[in-house]
Amino acid sequence: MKAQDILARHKLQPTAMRMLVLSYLQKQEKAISLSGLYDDFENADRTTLYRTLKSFEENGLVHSITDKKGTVQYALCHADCDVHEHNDAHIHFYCTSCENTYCLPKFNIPSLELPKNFQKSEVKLLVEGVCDQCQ
Amino acid sequence: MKAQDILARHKLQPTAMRMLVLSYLQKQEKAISLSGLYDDFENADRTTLYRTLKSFEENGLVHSITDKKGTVQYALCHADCDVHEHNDAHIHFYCTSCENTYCLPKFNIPSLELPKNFQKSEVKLLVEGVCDQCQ
DNA sequence: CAAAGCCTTGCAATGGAATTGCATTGTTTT
DNA sequence: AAAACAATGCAATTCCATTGCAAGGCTTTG
Repeated sequence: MKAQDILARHKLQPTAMRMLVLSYLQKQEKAISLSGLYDDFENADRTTLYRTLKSFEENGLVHSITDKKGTVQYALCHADCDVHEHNDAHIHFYCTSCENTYCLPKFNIPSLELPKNFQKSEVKLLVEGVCDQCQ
Repeated sequence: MKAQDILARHKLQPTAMRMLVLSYLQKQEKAISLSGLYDDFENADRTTLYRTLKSFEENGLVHSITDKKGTVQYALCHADCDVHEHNDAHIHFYCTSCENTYCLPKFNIPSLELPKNFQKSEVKLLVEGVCDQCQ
């Protein structure tokens, strides 16, 4: 599917910036921080990138996870997420060696039991360790 | 067990500050941020509190989890954690209503499957939603 | 007991990232 | 074409984490 259609589906105007960021994200194997994105988009304004990611997240195009260092990492959603709910409850892996954060979309978070009267809306799971490349 | 003994067991000198912070943490039902701790210890220096929490964490006395807002929240470990490993892999719950972070020590994280050659050292799981009090 | 050394504390300063305000530009609606 | 709305760019701010360094305390050792 084309970037333009994806944006439309998520109710986002297909601006040049968004198209660029989206196709950039599609190429990524790992999650990326705002700063990382900024480094790769030298001509772009940091705030614009910030808001681009935020709007993507709000509209269910990307999800975020905070890595061990406290930096927010963004990645495209794999499942069909939308404005109202993120459905891609998969494991994230932070490698303490290369310091990258990976989505593991094929490894879903098992269903969780919660105490009575606790209502879950989202689950974020980060495994820390060493990735296959760094073994 | 007395604060002094707990500190000793974790190879931390039983200073006045540490005793105070430890007994404070023992009274908490929810996890607390550095700023929250600072608010409740008006006479204490922020850096000292920061380093107190850090040393507690390094020595396995407390663990931390980053909440939805990106603030690090600390709580006493329930299991026997030590310098080398945190063993209290339980669920944490962030209530989007009261904005508190709760440890759910009785709700363990299920065992996770990982891709081949990924080595896990720690797991942090944060469930977002609404807690029982806020329903 | 005294001297040396290490750990802890307090204060000041820095660093880094997230966030906001506002003016400008671009796009959509009427 | 005008009005309304959304996105962008720049500047500034805020918030939190982190570090450097000097001073104070405790521990160790002669």
